[in-house]
Amino acid sequence: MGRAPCCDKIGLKKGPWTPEEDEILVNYINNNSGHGSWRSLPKLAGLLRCGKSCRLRWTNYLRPDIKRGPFTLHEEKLVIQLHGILGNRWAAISSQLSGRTDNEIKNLWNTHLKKRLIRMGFDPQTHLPMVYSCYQVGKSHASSVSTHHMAQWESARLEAEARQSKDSSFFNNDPNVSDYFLRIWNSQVGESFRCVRKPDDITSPISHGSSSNISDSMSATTIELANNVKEDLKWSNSDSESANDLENSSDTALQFLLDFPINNDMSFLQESSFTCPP
DNA sequence: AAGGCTAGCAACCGCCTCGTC
DNA sequence: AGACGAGGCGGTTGCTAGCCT
Repeated sequence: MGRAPCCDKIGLKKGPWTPEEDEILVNYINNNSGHGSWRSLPKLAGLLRCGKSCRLRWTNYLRPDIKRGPFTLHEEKLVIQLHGILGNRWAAISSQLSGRTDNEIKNLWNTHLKKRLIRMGFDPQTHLPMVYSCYQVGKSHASSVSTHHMAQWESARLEAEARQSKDSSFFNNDPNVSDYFLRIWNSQVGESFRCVRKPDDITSPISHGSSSNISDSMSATTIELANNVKEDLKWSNSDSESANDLENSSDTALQFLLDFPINNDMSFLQESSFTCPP
């Protein structure tokens, strides 16, 4: 038994939207102070489209607050940094780039940024040098990609907390807070991670048992993993014949992931300056 | 000029989560 | 508690424009 279709597809139009269809959709939403139920919208608006298609067209193209045009260097940098923390969670990433849709960012990543990282010798999933990334697969306690991102996220948070504690401004919501990471942590992106922790127990290990994919991917050792990412790297590098080189490149990757507010130099991502590691 | 190839992007598909009953 | 529907999300597909031979 197959899954029931989201809508009756008989007689519905597919493919690119025409300007007339766009106009009908925009007018309907404007005249009704919102889209209401997406499922019933096509019939009410007089469109031969399914509700999903209407929603997608609106959110990805017709919404008035959408920013068109090429991505700026700053936006590309932000996408890479956030991807390093969040992985392929495009919606969460797009929430940090005003006017950019998840679809747009996903396309940017798949067509540009992923290839650049690969050419630079970085694994686009883990953001670590390819050599280290391959090594991780073979390790007995190798974590899943999502767990790895969680570990990086947690590690970055802990480091940010440490930085903030020096200024005695722990976890404040001041928009002028100096630490860039904590601003993200206090934003919608951080919210998706905080939700898997007990809200009244900031310092406790990450809670278990939630039904979400995120929490499913988090083993009991996740927090330890997060606290020991650097030590883990050094441990793995100690087995390598080119330990020094590997350690340096791994530290560079970590620096890129964890200290991105400090190092604003994106020149290494420019097409002309690629140098693949041997 | 024409055909093939590739990159970029819009749109679709199916799964997942959440809210409601 | 579980079934169901709606919306959201990420992966994938397919069309098109531009480039190359």
